[in-house]
Amino acid sequence: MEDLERLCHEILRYLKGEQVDFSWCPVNLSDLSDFERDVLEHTRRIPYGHTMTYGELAAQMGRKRASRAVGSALSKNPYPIIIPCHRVVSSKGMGGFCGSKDPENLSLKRKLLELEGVKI
DNA sequence: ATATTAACAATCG
DNA sequence: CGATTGTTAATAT
Repeated sequence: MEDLERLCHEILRYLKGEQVDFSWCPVNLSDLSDFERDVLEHTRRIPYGHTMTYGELAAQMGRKRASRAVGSALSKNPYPIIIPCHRVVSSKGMGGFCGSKDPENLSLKRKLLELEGVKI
């Protein structure tokens, strides 16, 4: 419960454009499959302001061709922003965010990346 | 309980 | 564009 307060303040700092790191934040990934957990673990390690491709992340996990599976795993991310799934993009375009590639979600993803100073 | 299929936030040629 | 990929959830056997 102490963590929750800290988290709220960190989110505000993040929204102000400060370079915040959320890796300290405890999460519960027990509902997910092993693969999905693995994907999210790797996603957590992507540093602020950096970006990675679905394929690159797959490769980094030793599953070179599982880019698509990485996408579906990310779509189940229970902690958007805390686990920075917005830093994983498509090799061509934008990919998706928060479970879909709905334009609303994509524009939010774009805003977050822009916040972090990523060139689009 | 296992086998098959469809659906995906993708990628490559 | 089409073929193909890994994983999961739904459906069928």
